[in-house]
Amino acid sequence: MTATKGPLVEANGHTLNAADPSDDSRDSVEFRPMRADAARNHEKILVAAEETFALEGVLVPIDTIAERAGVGIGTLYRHFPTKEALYEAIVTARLTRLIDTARNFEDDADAGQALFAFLHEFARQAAEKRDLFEALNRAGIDLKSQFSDLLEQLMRVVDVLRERAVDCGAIKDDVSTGDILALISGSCNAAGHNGFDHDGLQRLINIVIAGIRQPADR
Amino acid sequence: MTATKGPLVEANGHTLNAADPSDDSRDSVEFRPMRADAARNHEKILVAAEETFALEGVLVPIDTIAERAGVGIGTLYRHFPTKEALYEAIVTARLTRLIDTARNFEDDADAGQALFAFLHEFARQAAEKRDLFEALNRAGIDLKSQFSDLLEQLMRVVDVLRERAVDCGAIKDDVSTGDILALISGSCNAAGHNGFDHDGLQRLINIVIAGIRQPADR
DNA sequence: CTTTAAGCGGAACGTGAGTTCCGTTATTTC
DNA sequence: GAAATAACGGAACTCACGTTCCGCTTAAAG
Repeated sequence: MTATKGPLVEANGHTLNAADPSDDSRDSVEFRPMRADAARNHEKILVAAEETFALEGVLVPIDTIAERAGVGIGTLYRHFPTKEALYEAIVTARLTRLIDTARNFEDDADAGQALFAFLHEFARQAAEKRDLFEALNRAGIDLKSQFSDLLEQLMRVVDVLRERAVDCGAIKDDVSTGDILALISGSCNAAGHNGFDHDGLQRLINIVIAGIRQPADR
Repeated sequence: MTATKGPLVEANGHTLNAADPSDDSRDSVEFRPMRADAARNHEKILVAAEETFALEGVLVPIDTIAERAGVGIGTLYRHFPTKEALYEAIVTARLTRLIDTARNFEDDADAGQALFAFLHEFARQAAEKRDLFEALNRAGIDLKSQFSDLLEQLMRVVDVLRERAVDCGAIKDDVSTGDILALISGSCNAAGHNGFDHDGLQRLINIVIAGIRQPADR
């Protein structure tokens, strides 16, 4: 469930192999299967990082993750060259999942309900992995550049949901996708830092939805 | 305008004076007027901290503030024993101002408009001092304990605005003050980190307001 | 079983930020 | 003006965290 990456990992993930540049005419790059313990550790690190980042946020010391994974710091760095690389792996998986979620709503008959259901699901995912999405909006690392591709994809697919909802008269036409995403992620963050439980967050989302809804009559 | 604290500051702000405990029968504590240069520097530090925190956020190195104030680090620490103390001084002033703002809306004839106007003003103040209010919701220092008094005051006065708005039928009765504050501060944060300008933020606030409004007919 | 090297662990290093210390400077007092 | 001392400035210390290095361990190949 939590394994977002395939369980089988190839070697040379990032290791600067001391391959001499003379005989590289073989077949571009040569892949050797990872050693058993290495593959095991790779997975343990990913799992630990996912849990730890979700619970503690980006600011958590890397040692905490290594400890949780039951490996040494050196081992962690053998698998991920920097803390940021590990963080990126986790957040990329999360963003990808979120985008997939949005795509699954694209074909719903009721475009309004599709958008609203997605927003609730967005909040649910963000609340679960709270500190990661909290980090997604701010904190230290500049996400704009690091995840620009995925964020753009997210924007685009949510924009589809929004447009369809506008077309069927479910929501106002003067609300941008950026507005919606800002409000939802802002709600998640605020909820996370103010001790809101799951129901509390969904209540905030409902208020936002009420705010973008097309008034009944008109 | 930016001087929130009074310009005249007494000595012994925090300095651990080596007063012998034998002759303290005088008049509790003795205050000596601050030396002229000290008072000047105290003010310069406050001004610099206010500007720097507003612009860069809590995470800014303390040296930056000292530099901006044109004083040495040692001088800064003579006036404020820790970075947190300085930060607290600034945020306390900001929170106090915000609470005052809310109080000024308590007697408005139109309770609905009073609440909405306050929310816009809240957002305006938060956006101006962006990183401080961003910090107010998260980041490092635990505000819950540090500013619990002021936050409680804020809650209470906003709750008055809310109740009055409910009573006059302007907003729904199932929205809590915590919900409202979470949504507004969440919007400010999201706006701050997504390049929203002033109008963009006020647009978000309007969506939130629409979300808590009592539907027209009903 | 032996050999080989991939992989492991964690001590040690580098950096950046908060804080302290103390010799120097400037204000106040007499 | 000189003495006394409050205040200044910034070098240096501390501590936390990311990262590197290297001797040891262990999986894999023959």
